[in-house]
Amino acid sequence: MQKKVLVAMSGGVDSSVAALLLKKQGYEVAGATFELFDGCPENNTGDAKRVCEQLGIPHFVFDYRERFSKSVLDSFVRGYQNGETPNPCIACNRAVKFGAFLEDADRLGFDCISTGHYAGVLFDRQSQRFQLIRSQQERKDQSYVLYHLSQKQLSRLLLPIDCYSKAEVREIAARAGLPVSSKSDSQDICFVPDGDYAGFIIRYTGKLPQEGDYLDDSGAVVGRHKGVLYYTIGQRRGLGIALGVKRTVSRLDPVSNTVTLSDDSAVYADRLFADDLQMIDGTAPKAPFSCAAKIRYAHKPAPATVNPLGNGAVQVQFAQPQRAITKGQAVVFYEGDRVLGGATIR
RNA sequence: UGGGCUAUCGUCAAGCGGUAAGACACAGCACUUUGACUGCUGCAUUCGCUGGUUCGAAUCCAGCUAGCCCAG
Repeated sequence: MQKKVLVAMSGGVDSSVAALLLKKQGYEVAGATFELFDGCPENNTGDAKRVCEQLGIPHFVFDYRERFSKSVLDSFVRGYQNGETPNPCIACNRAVKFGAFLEDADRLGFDCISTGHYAGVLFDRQSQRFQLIRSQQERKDQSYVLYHLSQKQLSRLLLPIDCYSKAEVREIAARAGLPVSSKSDSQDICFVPDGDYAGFIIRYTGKLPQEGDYLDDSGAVVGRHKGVLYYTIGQRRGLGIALGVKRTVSRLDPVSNTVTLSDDSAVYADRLFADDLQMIDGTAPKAPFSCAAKIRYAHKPAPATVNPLGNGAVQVQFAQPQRAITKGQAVVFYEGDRVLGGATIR
């Protein structure tokens, strides 16, 4: 009997090709597109629908607005207001793609789900565990945003595009005549298509940001900032202040409503604390372990030791100082090409 | 009100008679399934104003205007 797969289709090239490949591989495939927020770009749903028509597979639209709002938008906004820099894509993956969507796929009788992520899933016979593997396409690797996947989720997940490069994926789409083959793959936060996330937060909360003081290392006031939510640790551009030398945001304090500007060297640290630890193999580590840790999406994993502190908290000690460790971002642990797990930086 | 000093891009700032450095800020693009980082490009036909000297002035001279300092 054919396995039934429901593909999360954003209307982009990657997920479209995922559906195409699975169909070629003999699965019984259907596509699903999510409605995540009001004013969702209609053309994405339309594109996904057209691709499904062309592939001759059913297409569903799921309304996840409430879930998205509660689990992604709220925490995104709250994070920024607290001087943190959340990663909404990870929150969305956890709550929507591998949460609500997987449940709905279950309910509809699908055996598996699939997405257009560049990463790999393997089953290791020896440990009887599923493994999450870094993409073979190093430049496109998205395993970072999947570190939270559980054994159960991995057991149901198919990631068919990982053996192809982006160029090959586009070529496959073009050869199949998919209408999305040349769609741009650069995206900002999906719910902030113009990139103005601060403007989004203002609209969402209905509150204007509070201007405040820029401080130097000694705590002296050197200027005015537009509001803490406009800044993130390590930021150098867009500060709107001319001090004669380039300055870097080194501290955000939402309580005193101050932003501290320092020399770039001040923003390097060799240690971080994180919580909400998620391990791919599903077991909580009891002893410290070595790994390569990645502190943001585009960070090169750096050698580190992870010390479990209990209750899902960890301390990560790097061999070398890392630039701009930022609260709200995820730290993800790798051993070679394998993702061990990750946590949220505090 | 006398005396002195200073006026060059949004900010700081080179320039000292030969046809406007640089830094910071800013903008655009690239990169990117988060924010950042990073890279590239752009950014004073004009030097407070008005005249004068000169082949030629931001650079010299005069007047005016503004700011600062000292004296009162």
